[in-house]
Parts: sequence; C-alpha cells; structure tokens
Amino acid sequence: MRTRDAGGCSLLRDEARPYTRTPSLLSERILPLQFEPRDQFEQRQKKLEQIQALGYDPYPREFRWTDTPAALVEQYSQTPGAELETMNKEVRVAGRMVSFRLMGKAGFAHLQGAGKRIQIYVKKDVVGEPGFQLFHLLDLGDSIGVEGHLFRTKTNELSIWVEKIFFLSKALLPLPEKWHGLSDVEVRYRQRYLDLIANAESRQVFVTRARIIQELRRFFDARGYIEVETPMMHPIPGGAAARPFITHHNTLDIDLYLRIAPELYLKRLTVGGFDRVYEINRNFRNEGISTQHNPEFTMLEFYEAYSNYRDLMDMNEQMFRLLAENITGSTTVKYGDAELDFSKMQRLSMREAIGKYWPAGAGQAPTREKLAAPGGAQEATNRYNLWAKGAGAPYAAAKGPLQDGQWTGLLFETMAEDQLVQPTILYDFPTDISPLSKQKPEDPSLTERFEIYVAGMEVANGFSELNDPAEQERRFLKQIAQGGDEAPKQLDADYIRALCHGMPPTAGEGIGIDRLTMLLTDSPSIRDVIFFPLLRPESGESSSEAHRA
RNA sequence: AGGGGCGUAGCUCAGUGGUAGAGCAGCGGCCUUUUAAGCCGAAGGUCGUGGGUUCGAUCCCCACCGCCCCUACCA
Repeated sequence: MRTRDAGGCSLLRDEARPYTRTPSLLSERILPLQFEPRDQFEQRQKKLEQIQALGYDPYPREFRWTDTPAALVEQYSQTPGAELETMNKEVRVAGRMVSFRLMGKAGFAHLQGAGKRIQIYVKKDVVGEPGFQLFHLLDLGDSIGVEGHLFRTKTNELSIWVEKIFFLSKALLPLPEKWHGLSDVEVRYRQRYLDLIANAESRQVFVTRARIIQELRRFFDARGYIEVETPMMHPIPGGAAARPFITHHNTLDIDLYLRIAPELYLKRLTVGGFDRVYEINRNFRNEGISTQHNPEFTMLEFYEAYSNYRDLMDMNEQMFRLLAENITGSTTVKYGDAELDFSKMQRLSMREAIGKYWPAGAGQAPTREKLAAPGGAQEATNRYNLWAKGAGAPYAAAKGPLQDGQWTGLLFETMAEDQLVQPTILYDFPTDISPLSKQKPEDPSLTERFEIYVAGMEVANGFSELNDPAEQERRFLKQIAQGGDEAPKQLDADYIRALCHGMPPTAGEGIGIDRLTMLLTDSPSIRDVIFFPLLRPESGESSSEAHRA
C-alpha cells in the first residue's frame, strides 16, 4: 500500500503515536458557549468524552490517506465485485460521516470527501471491541478515517470493508436534515459551510467559479499579460461612478476609500510600460443589494496597449466562446428558461438597439440620425414614456436635467437592456456617460466603448482608453461640476500627470466575475456564486452571546 | 426606500379562535449486507417579537424584527 505522503511517512505513524494524555474531566470538555440545538450539543460533548475515555485522542493531528472518496468512486464505479475481491485493494480514506445505519454488531455509513461519498461497512468481529465501541459513539457529521479494502455489497454498492477505524474530529452540532438537505436560503448564505456539506450543487458552483478564474488566467497569461495587484484603499475614489465605502488610516490620519474600480491604477501601469496587465480582485460599491449586486464583487480588469475597442470585441467573442466550451462543455448554455448561445455575439450600436427594440405601439422608431440630433434622445424618450405609461411598462424617469447622451443611455437602459438575452456586444456609447473613453474620430458625441450583455445583465464594459490628458481633465472637471452622489468629488491630479507622461493607445475592459459565474452555473442570484454574500448581521441572543465570549 | 411573500420541534413541513402534530435527526432498547434500514419505548415547542380584539389568540388586527422576490438605487 502506498501513502500519498510525499515525505515518506510510514503508515505506522498513526499507531506509533498513541494518545497518552490523561482523560480529562467531562467539565473540561464543555464549551462555555452554547449553541442550538442545546440537547444534541451537550450530548455530543459527552460522547466526545467517552471517545477520549476509550483512549482516542479527541483532536488528533493527522491522518495519512491513500484515496479520497471522490477518487475511489470515480475510479472503481464500474469494477465488478469479484474483480475487487481479487485485487484486494487496500485503502485508507478520510471523510465526514454523512449517513449511519447501525445494526447490532455491524453497520454501514457513508463518508463524504472531495464532494463525493463512499459507503463503509464496519463489522464488530473485524474492527474489534474498541473500534466498534468508537463506531457506536460516532454521530453524523464526525470526521473519521478508515483502513480496509474495497468490495461490493449484496446490492452491488462499492464499499470499504473496514479493518481499522480512526477518530479524527467531532461534530458537536448536527448536520442539516438528511433528505431535504439544507433549503433555508438564509442559513445557506449565513452558514455556507453547511450548504457546502449538504448541497453538492452548491459546492459545484464554487468549484466552477474557481475553474472560470483559472481559465481566464490561462487565457490572459497565454497572451503575454502580466497579473498585477493595485491598491484597494484609495485616497481619491475613481474609475467608476459609484458611492464608495469610507475608512480611516490612524497613523496618517486620513480617510481612505475602498476602491470602486482599479482602472486608474492599472492605466498608470500602462504608462509605466506594463503593456498588458490584468487584475482579478474585489471592488466595493456602497450601493444597493440585489440578485445582481453585492457591495463587494470581483472584477477582472485588463489593459492592452496598442489595441482599440474593436480588437477587444473580437477578443471577447473568442474568450466567451472558449469559456462556455471549456466550462460547460458546449457553446450553448442553459440559463433559467433561456439557451444562451456563445458561439457568436450579436453586435449593435446603442442607437441601433433603441431602434431595434422600440415597442410597436409607440409609433415610428427613432432613427439613428434622430437620436444623434440635439434634443433627439429626449424627444424619443418622451414618446416612449407616453407609450410605456399607457402600456404599464417601465418608463424612464430622469432625475434632474440630462444631456443628450444621458438621455440616450437612460432610454436604452429602460427599454432595451433586459431584452438583450443572447450574448450581445453593445457599442458606441455617448460621450456624456463615458468619461474615460476615447471619442470616435468621426463623431465626438460618441465614444469607442462597448458593453457585453447576457441574459439582460451587463457583464463587461470596455473601451479605447482616453489618453489625452487635456481632454481627460476637461471630462473630470465636468463630472465634478455636475455633482451628484456618484460623481467624483475631487480631481485625481496624479492620474492626469501620469497621462502627461504619455500613455500609449490602449484598450481596456472590466468583466464581472460574479455575473459571469452566474451565467455559466445557471445561478439566478449573485448570492449563489459568492461564498459569503453581505447580509444584515444576525441579531438576537445567539449571536450577541457568541460575541460576548 | 416602496410593494409582495414567508417565519410552527434541531431540520423539512402539516394544522386549528378552545394553549399543537408528522417524518427525519437526537436519547434508551433489539438487530452482523444496510442505503429515506427496520421494530419497540421515552423525550423534545414562549407557534419570530411586542401590543390589541376576545371569556380565551399559534390562528383575527396593528407595529416591529429577520429573510426572500419584484421595483427603486446601481457605468
């Protein structure tokens, strides 16, 4: 038998280190903190005492295993029982006990590890008296290790014939109910560890999330990008329009802002000669929470010198197709009731999209020329609103006076955004709502900017980066002058200074990793793809009790 | 922030204007190939919290708390 231990540690090691500590008094094992269900909590602490009294270390330090439950199930799922007998495959396996059927002097249990479960069979005359006493004292949720060989039961289930049993760790609190699993969404989010134990699909979502990030890294690494990390605490929040979280540094006695975007720092790196950079990390926005918004969310942002937004669009099409294929096995991905086809992306300019999705009942759809003319977007919005109010559809409500480009953006969001179910590249955003994007040479009212929409969600935002410091300064000052909650309050002079040192023509983009994960895992809520989504802290006795101690 | 929904045993859920039930988990007992194991027995609850109506409220009414959904906010 081989062990996985690279250090060549002998299998005898477990036996060579018997537990010698004098069994402690029951009272020593009792936790001062109490958790529900109280009776089971106390019961299990008593059992832990009894396990210790049998001579087992209540908190042993290691277990040398040869296979995980998942690996065995994977490897031997098709091997017939007779073959297993002749192989006499000896294994050492650790896992959490998730089912338990005791029948007098023998019993079955399932051990869960690496996301899969394997059955074990424990017989008193095989494991001996103390081993079987230990088996008796186990509860669902306990971690144990077993040593034995593979066989198949009467009902042909791959199982481990246990010769030796090792106690690894006690679950003082019970697992979620065994056949309904854990369905209370609040508990699933607050106590994600239980969700991960009880719900294989939930575990799979997070495994997939990790694979998505891995694939993205591979994609960019292969293209000569360098992964970097830039500050998350900013003296001046910038790079997006959002309200920031404020924090304070004591020694410097200054307020700092949790970043709302890494954009301005990544572009400083482009100035510094890092021509291809990406960063995958958190942004923080002090705004609402919804199925598509978590106050902290993960963004991939990348910058590529000497390219423009058209290059990025092509690259994105390729990247999304590749991701869908490598992650789900197909370019067609089920999301809710929709079948998302990532084999190609429709491309529409924002003004085209308004024309295309203009409701039939609202009269003549505005032409691109009409939308481009001064006042045209506002006029179209008014006509749309008139229809929407009659039809009971959402209408566009402007807070305060808007510029032409802002009307265009508002109209698009109101009427077209959630209709973009199939992967769509929406391009040519108004300059008025794109302060960091380069203008189109033939039409300064528009910028070389695009966003990718899938299932009505914005998942990416990219553009040819504005690298003219004079124009950038004008745009910043205009934003500040316009005011509003989300507008920057302060000019980032160092960013302008960096641009003055010369930034090559560059294209950059941000991709929302959480939303991308939602799409590729068919998750309806962003909370399903974030381990610990922000929730209101638990109130009431149990938590305050827990924090007091 | 507004609208809707939910909150009953540890878990999943029934239920009624007369102070509550099932299955699973837990506890005691029997059982050496079970898998939602089975059988016998005992236990488990401030019916989210606080007020009101009522002779009497878990149920009806009001407020609050928590979660979910929709809307709003959201580059």
